[in-house]
Formats: sequence, structure tokens, C-alpha cells
Amino acid sequence: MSHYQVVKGARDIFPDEMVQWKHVEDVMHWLARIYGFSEIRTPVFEYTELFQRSIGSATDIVGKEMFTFFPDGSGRSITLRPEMTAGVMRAALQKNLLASAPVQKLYYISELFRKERPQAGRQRQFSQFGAELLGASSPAAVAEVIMFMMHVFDELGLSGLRLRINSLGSIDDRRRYREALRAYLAPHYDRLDDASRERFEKNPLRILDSKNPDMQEIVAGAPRLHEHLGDEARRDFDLVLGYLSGRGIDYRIDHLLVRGLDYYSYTAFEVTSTALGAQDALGGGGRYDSLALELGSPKEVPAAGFAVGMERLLIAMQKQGLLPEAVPAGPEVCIIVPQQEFFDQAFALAARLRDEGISTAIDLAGRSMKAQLREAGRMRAASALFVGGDELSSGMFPLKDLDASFQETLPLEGAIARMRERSITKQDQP
RNA sequence: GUGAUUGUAGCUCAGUUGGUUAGAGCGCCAGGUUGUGGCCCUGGAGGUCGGGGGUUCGAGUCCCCUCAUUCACCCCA
Repeated sequence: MSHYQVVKGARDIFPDEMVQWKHVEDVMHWLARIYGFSEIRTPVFEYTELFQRSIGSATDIVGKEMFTFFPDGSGRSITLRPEMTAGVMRAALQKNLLASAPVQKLYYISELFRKERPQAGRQRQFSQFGAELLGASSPAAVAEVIMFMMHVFDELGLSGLRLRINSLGSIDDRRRYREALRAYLAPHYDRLDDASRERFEKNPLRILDSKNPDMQEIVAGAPRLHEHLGDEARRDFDLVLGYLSGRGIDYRIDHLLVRGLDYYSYTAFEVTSTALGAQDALGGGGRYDSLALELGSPKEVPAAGFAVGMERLLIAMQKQGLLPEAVPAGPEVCIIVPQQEFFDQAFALAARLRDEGISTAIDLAGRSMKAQLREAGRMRAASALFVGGDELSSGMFPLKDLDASFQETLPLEGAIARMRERSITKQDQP
């Protein structure tokens, strides 16, 4: 064993587990196409100010969870991205994407970094699957984003999900409510915990979703956010909910749902899974019309998006037995070399088969024939082709079906044809 | 950042009140079968007992420190 270990909060994904990741990712790519979202990749780091401006400097993410560094003597601070939305919006604005087409539908599967204490379902490096719909934030646009996300869960077979949704109202609605909330909380100030006291000034709405029972008790009597919504926000929210109901999507309105990022307004939502532990949020998102302005855009860019935690998704699926068997696909054929003196000719034959488009394995460690066969079985090769002195001189090769344990001796062309048949019938199976 | 938890072979774990060369199952390798995998049998390799210090004639076992893990708080995906 090496002295070196993975960095705290990071982890390796080995080939067996990659099979399961690929399965999940395939569904995402496929449904993205169905919903008309195009894939985007942005750099893992951005200038630090981008996140401070977008996520909000009072949030926990910016306050204590970012990996920030100075790459050279320039003094320009850089941060490993703790979320995707800011980077995607930055990229879209920089390229002026909306000028070429007024609505952009983008999605990604990317790695993020947050300096937290790791626990079940929480890592320092993690991945999110997410989508950002830029240029529209109508009720239908918001509903489409939610439908896309829920469709992925549905397609993957997940159960035990709860979609919670709320409207934070317009910027003005929020400002009015913030004052009403402060007025309510002020007499209780000495009962607030430290975190809530800090939020009292900067962002009192965040006190609403505190999990501290004492805070919840105080909050229970607070004025309700939805009572402060303007007519426009109410109408907007009702339309979003109508679309969801029409699609048969179950949701629960949660007036305390606020979410931790500053840029959300109007609809915000979150999905939790009963298959998860304490970190049970599988995904979340909302509408963020004001983000572009924060980032210096001359005009507002209506937008909505969601993000889903890949690791949590995999955990939930694992718990519910929804993951495929963790076995990488084996080759179509293993070349068995009984006598090492013929290795070079067998090796050349392997190359020939690969040129034919047949996935071919051959032992590179000079092991015994028994070991080669054992290896072929272990990696679930479909066939074994014996290549020794007799075969090379006669041009007739024993080809063994490793599942059926059936063997026939064929000229090379015949063996190739048989292997092709075999891989076709295999693919036809579910 | 706070609080607990657990560190013995690649994996899952045993290891008596401190007592010789630290074990098992699985996995891996080889042989049984001199050109045929899986099952079976036999054998083998593989361990700084997380690390450092201390107590003791003697420490995997006791004490201290440290590192790492896991879970929870906080917060979020």
C-alpha cells in the first residue's frame, strides 16, 4: 500500500462502479435530447468574484466552503467552482449566446468542490447533473425544467421522492416580506441562535428553513411568505403548479422552503429522497432572473434551472436496488496461447481481429493456459480462440463458447463470422 | 468549525484477564489435469496490527498524542 491516500472528501470511481455511472449518465443524455437541452462544459475554476457576486457573500458556500487560491503573483483570486449556474451564466453572457438564439437550454454533468466535513452523501468533490434554461422563465419554462428533472428520476426508477416547492416572489415581494419578518423576529432576537442572528441582518429568510427546533418554534408564528406575494407572483406560481399537476407530478407546497443561494426568485424547489440519510436532498433549483444583472449584464436574463447530486442519486438507487450489476463489459473473444513461443503470431492475430471490429483480449503476462482461461471467464469473454502451433500451421482454430462450453474448430474467417453472430445475438438480449 | 465512531491481509472480520513464529473465510497465484475456465482437492504469496511515544520482563491488547475513517450537527447536491 502506498503512503498516499485520496484527498479527504474525494473518491475514486473504479471500472466496476463506472458501469453504474454510465447507466445513469446515458439516461440523462438521452432525456436531455428528448427535452432539447444541449450539453455544456465550463472550466472547473472561475475568478472568485463570480461566485461572490452570484451565490451571495453571506451564504455558507461563499463564506466558508470555497477552495480559493492565488495561482501566481498576480493576486487575482481563483476558486474551484462550488456550483455550476454562475459559470454557465458567465459563459453564456461572455459569448453573448442569447443574441444568436433568444432561448438557450443547456445541461451538464460536472464536478464541483466544497470544503465541508465529509459524511454520508456529502463530499468535497462531487458531481451534479443540472440544466439551465436561459432566456425564458415563464411558468411553462419553469415547469419544463422541473419536468425534465422528474422525468430523469422516473426513468431511473426512483421511488420515495418528495418534491417541495415554494414561491419566493419578486424582488419587491421579498423585500417587503424581509421587513415584515424582521419586525416579527425582532422581539425574539435574544432567543435566536448565533447563525440566525447573523442572518437577521443579512438574509432573514434563511432563518425560515433552520432545522434548529427552537428556531422552528419561533418561525411557526412568523408571517407567511405567500401572504406577501404580489398578484403577479401568485398568478405565476399557480400556473407553474397547474403545469405540474397536468403532468401528474406530485408536489407539496412548502412555505418555509427558501434555499441557500441568493439569486433565486419566484419559484424554488427541492427534491428529497427517503432512501438517503441526513443529507437527503437529491436535487433542487429555481428561477433566477436577476443573476445576469448581478454579473454585469446590461439587461435581465430570465432563467431557471436545477441541479441533481450524482453521488446521492447513485446512493439512493443503490439502496433501492436500481443499479445494474457492477461488471464491466467483457471482450467478445479471448485469445488463448497454449505455448508462449507462438505468442507473437497470436498477438498479430489479435490485432487482425481488432481491425475486424471484434473486441479482443490476449494475455500479456505470459501466464499458463489455465490462467488464461480463468481470466477469460472472469472478464466474461463470450468466446475463447485457441492459437497454438497446430492451429497456425493448419489454419484451423478451436473456438469455444464460454457460456455454453461448446467448441468447434473453424478456419479464421469462419471463426470471425461466428463471433459476429454471437455478439449480435447477445446485444439483442435485454 | 463542533461532537461521537472505527482503524488487524486486497475484501469482510476473529484475536481469551497483556504472554512464544498474529489467524479464518473470500479473493489472488501455482499445482492436481505435460493444450481447455467455472466445481472440487492440495499448496503458496500477501500484515510497519494506521503512525509516534509511554507503562511493562513482555503490548494487536493498557495510557497519551497524532493521522485517517465513518456518522451526525451546521449547511447543502
